Amino acid sequence: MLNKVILIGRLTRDPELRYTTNGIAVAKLTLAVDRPQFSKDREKETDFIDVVVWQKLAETCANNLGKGRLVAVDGRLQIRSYDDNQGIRRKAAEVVAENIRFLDWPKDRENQSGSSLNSGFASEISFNGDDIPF
Amino acid sequence: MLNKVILIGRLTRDPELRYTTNGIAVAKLTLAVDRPQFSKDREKETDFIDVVVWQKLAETCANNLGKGRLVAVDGRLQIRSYDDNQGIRRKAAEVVAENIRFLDWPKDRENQSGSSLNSGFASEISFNGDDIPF
Amino acid sequence: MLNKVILIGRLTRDPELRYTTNGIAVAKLTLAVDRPQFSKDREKETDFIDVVVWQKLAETCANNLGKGRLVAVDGRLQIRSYDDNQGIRRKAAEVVAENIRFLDWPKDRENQSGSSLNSGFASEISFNGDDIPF
Amino acid sequence: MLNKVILIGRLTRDPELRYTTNGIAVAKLTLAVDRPQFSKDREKETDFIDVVVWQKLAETCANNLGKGRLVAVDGRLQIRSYDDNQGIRRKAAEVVAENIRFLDWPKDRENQSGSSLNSGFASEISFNGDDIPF
DNA sequence: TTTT
DNA sequence: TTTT
Repeated sequence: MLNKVILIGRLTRDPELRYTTNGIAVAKLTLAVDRPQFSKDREKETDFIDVVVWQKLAETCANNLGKGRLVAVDGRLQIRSYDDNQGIRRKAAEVVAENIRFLDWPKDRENQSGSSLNSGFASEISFNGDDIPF
Repeated sequence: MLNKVILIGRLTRDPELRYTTNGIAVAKLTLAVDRPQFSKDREKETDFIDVVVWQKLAETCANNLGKGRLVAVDGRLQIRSYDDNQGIRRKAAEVVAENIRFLDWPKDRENQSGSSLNSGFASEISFNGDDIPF
Repeated sequence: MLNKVILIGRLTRDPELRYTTNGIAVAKLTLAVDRPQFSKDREKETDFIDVVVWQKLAETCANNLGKGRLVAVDGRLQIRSYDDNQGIRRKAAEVVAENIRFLDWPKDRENQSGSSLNSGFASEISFNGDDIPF
Repeated sequence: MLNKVILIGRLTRDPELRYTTNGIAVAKLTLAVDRPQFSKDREKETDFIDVVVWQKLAETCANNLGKGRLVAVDGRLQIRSYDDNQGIRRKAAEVVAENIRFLDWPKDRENQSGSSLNSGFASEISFNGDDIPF
């Protein structure tokens, strides 16, 4: 009825882009999201969260993101059941992204100039091609 | 770094309450969360999402919730890896609840009186025993 | 860059439906959202939050919601500056709704039958007329 | 009953730190949050959102944040009514922060070394001093 | 100005 | 399997 997920984390690897048989782009990301650390002597814990991105946003991610990049994802949590290649029933949890924001900038670009960093920082990408006047 | 989940759905079964060896209460719920249905002829799809609740909130859920009840959960998405009893490596996804709100009221109570329904509706339960003045 | 608001509360009055000069429907709601009460002897505090709804969702709200109804709103926080009719500069904060879910059912319908309550409860309304296959 | 706000934006000025008569620290920030831009020829729109931070988190913000810094805020939307110094009744909307995450790092530190940037990036600050084992 |  |  309501299912909202908002994450900030870093990609553990480059996005993996594929196309469905209908030609729809779909990308898979994995985000490393550190848990809040309540005491410094406890070891750091991290959730590795799979994210699925569709259509134009998938291609934008594949073209612009890479391992280590910091992003904000907003989407919904989806639970799928499937049989793996050994016939074992498994459940997969993934966040279906509606929007992704880029929160840092790749290292080599950063070195080019200060101003490009500012202009591109935290750029906005919308999943819906809405054209709504507000 | 940021990990927020907000769900509204119905319990698929009564909460399951246990205690850790340290005596900490922990309850497990499963929520049925219907996906938005974009066309009426497509069949309804539902995500069944595991929710973990700790401490006093776990006991309040066990004492007050049952199968079919509508709740709002806010928490964070946690991914655990473990080996099942056949030694197969599995990943479990669960939402660790920080707050749970009760959005309806059990059937038998509903029949008792209108006022009891009103007073209990959408009651608020806080995980943190904060005492902060704002 | 990211601006998400999720509210559950009750309408303080019937929705107010208007149309822009371009014929676009826009409805205004006010939600009473009780703050968590950390001690019972402190008096209850409530935020009265203005919500703006556009297009088809506006009309659905106007046709189906009324004073006292419990809803979940997800949207974004918008701050507008304007001069009131005495020329005093004011700031208005309102949540622009992207989705609204109905969490209870009007009193008179509730009395009609138990099953209609169940089928209609927590119904889903989507702002975007997306037709996306996942 | 539920009131969640999540924002990513930049400080429009340095945090303003004060203390209540009881000695409780409170900081005020204003965040510039750009709205999604659906077409490039439409001019950029920005919401300027007031954020209130309490206690230890207020002091950490005052000590570590400044104008232009990028942060993620999670909290709740609070509406206050008050009379201004000319006796005009006004409403103030502000987000009461529960957590703030720093998503970039001040310019001068950035120039010092690459590693200091990495270690401090997207650091985590928790409002609640919880010590909960999960 | 306010809901339950 | 993992990011900084």
